[in-house]
Amino acid sequence: MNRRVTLADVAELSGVSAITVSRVLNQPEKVSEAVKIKVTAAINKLGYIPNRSASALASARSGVIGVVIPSLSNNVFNDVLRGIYEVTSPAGYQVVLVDTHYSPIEEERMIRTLLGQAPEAMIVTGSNQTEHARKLLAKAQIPIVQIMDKVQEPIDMNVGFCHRKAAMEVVEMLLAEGYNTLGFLGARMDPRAQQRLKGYRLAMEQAELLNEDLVITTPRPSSIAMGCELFKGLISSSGGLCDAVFCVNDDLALGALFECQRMNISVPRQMAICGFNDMEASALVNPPLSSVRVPRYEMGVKATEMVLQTIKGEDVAERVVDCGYEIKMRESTRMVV
Amino acid sequence: MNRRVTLADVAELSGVSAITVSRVLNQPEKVSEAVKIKVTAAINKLGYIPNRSASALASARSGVIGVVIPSLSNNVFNDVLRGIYEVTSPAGYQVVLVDTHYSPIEEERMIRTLLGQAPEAMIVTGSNQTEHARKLLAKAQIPIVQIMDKVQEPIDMNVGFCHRKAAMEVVEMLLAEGYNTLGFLGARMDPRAQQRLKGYRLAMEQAELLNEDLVITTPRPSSIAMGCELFKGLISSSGGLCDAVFCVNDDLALGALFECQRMNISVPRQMAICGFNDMEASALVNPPLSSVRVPRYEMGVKATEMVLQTIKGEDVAERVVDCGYEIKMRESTRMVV
DNA sequence: TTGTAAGCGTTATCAT
DNA sequence: ATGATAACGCTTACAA
Repeated sequence: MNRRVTLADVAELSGVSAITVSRVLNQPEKVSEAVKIKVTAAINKLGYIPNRSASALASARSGVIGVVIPSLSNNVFNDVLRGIYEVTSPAGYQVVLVDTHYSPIEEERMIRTLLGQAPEAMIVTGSNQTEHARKLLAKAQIPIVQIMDKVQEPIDMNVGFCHRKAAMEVVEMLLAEGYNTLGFLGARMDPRAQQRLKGYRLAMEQAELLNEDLVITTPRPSSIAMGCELFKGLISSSGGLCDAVFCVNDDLALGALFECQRMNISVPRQMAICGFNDMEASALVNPPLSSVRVPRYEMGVKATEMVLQTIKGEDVAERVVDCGYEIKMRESTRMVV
Repeated sequence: MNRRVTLADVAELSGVSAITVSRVLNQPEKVSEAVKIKVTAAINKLGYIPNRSASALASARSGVIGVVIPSLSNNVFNDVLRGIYEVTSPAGYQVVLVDTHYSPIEEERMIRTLLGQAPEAMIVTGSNQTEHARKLLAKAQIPIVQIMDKVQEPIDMNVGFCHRKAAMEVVEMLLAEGYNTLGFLGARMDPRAQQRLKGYRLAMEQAELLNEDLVITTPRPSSIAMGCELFKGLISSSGGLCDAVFCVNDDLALGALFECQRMNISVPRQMAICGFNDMEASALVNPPLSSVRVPRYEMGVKATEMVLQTIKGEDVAERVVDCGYEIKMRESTRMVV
C-alpha cells in the first residue's frame, strides 16, 4: 500500500535525523546549507507533505483560525472573509469556517466543535452568543475578535461599528432632506438589523414622526424578492402615504426599487429609497441607491491582524476598534422640488 | 496555568481509563449505562473538548474536507459552499476552504497545504489544475470531486455541466428568436467563461453570423461595473448595430441592463440581454433578465454526498454526474414585433 | 550544527 | 464491558 510519506522517510533517505528535517522546514536558518540541499531533494523526491495534526499536537500550535459567521448566503460576509484570508493566507494559517444560520444555539455547538481544532484564535460575529458559548470562548485562552457590531462587553477584542447610530444618522439625514412619512423595511431581524431598527425608531421618535404602521419587518431571510414583498406591504399599510423608505439592507432596497419600477412609482420623486451596506449594485442601478458604506473587507483584515499580533505575543494597541461607516447619499433620496 | 482539559483528566475524575472515556464519546453503545453517566458528568464538569489533532493522528481520520474554490468574492461559490456545508455539518466534518484567486499556481500551493491537513476528501473547482497539482491529488488516495465543469478526464469524480453546450444552446435560442447581431461580453475569462465563449462562437459560426468585433472580453475581474464598461465598448465597437448581447454572467448582464437604462436603450426592443447563472436579481430587475439557471447548491450537496459515501466505503453509483442547467428565457430577450 | 529521548492527546490492538 | 500498551508523526528540551 501507498503508505503516507513521513518525516522519518525523508530523514532516512537524506541520511539525517528526523528533527533535522523538521528544522529544514521550520527553522532553516539553523541548518547548514549542505544538509538543507540534501533534505530538500529528499522531500521533493518523496513528495513529502508534513502532517499538520502531528505538528499541531507536538507543538501545541494548530495553525488554525476559527471563523464563525451567521450565514454563508449573505454576501456581506464574503467581503469580510476575503479580508480574513488576505491576512491568514500569507501567514500560513488555515481558516476553519462555520455557519450558524443566525442561531445562537447552533453557534454554541459550532464553537464547541471549532475549539476541538484547538484554533489559535477565533473571529466571531457579533455579541449574541449564549452565555455558555462566551464561557467556552473565554476559557479557550486564545485571542478572540468579535466583528461587525460594536460590542458592549467584548469577550476579548472587537472591530465593528454602531448599527444603531448609523441608522439613526441616516434617518436624520432623510428627515433633513424633507421626507416625513418614512417607512422601515426589515427582514431576518438579526441583532444588527434590530439595532438599525432601533436607530430608525429613535430618530423618528425624536422628530415626533414615529408611526409603527410604517415599520414592516419579518423574521424570514432577507432577499431582493423579500424587498419587493415588504414594500408592497408598506404601500398597503401606509395607504400609499409613504414618501420614503429606509431598508435594513441593500437587498431589500433593491427589491423596493424594482417594485417601484413595476408599480410606476417614480424614485425619488414619489418614493425615496435608502439601503444599508452599499453592495456593488446599489451605486449602479437607476436611480443610484443611497446606502451606508461599511468597511467589510477592512474589518476582516483588521480583526485578523489583531489576532495574529496577539498570537505573536505583540501588544495590540487598540483592542476595541470602531471602524465607522460612510453614508452615501445618492439620487434615490434626493428631494425633488 | 489553565492547562487544557484532556481525556486523562476526565478519566481520572470519573475513575475509569482513558480509552473508556474515548468510547463514551465515539462508540457509546460499547459502554455500560452506569459508566456512561459518570463519564458524561465528568466531561461536563470539566468542560472537556476532544482534541481533533490528537484524534486525527491516532485514528488517521482528520474529519476534514478540503474545498478549493477560485474566488471568495464570486457569489456563485456561496451557493455551492452552502450545499457543501449542508452535508458536512450534520456529518461532523469540518470544511477547510481555500481561495486560489483563479491561479493554477496558487491552487497548487494551496492544495499542498490543504493536503497537510490530511483531509479525508477534497472538492475542487474545475479541471485546470497544474500537472503537479493533479499528481498530488491523485497520490493522496482520497475521494476527490471536481465540480462546476464537466471534466474530460476526472481525477476521480465529477459533478458539473458543459458550459460550452449551455452557451451554445442559449445563443441558438436567441438566434431562433430573431436576433442576428448578437454580441458577447466576458470578464475574468476563467476556464468556464472560455467555454461559454467557445459555445457562443460555435453557434454564431454555424449561423454564419460570427463577427469578432462583437466579442468584448477582459481578463479583469467580473463585476456589474465591468458590465457597464464592456457594454459601452460593445456599443462603440459595433457602431450601435447590435440587437442583442450574451453576457458570460449575470453581473455583466446587470451592468449592461443598467447602462441601457442610462443610455435610453430600450430592453428588449432595441437591445436584448441574456446573462448566465441566474442569480437572484436577474429575475427581479425590469425587464427580467434571461439567464441560465445552474444548480449550484445542488452541486455542492451532490459532490459532498459522493465523497462522504466513498469515505464510508460505499459505492458511488454515478462517479460522473452531469447536473445540467436550465435556460430561463425572460422578457429581456423577447422579440418585440 | 546535529542528534537523542520524551511526550503531545488520542485511538487501535489485544487482553482480561 | 473495560483496560494496558503501543502507536500516530511531529516538536521540545536537552545533549553532544
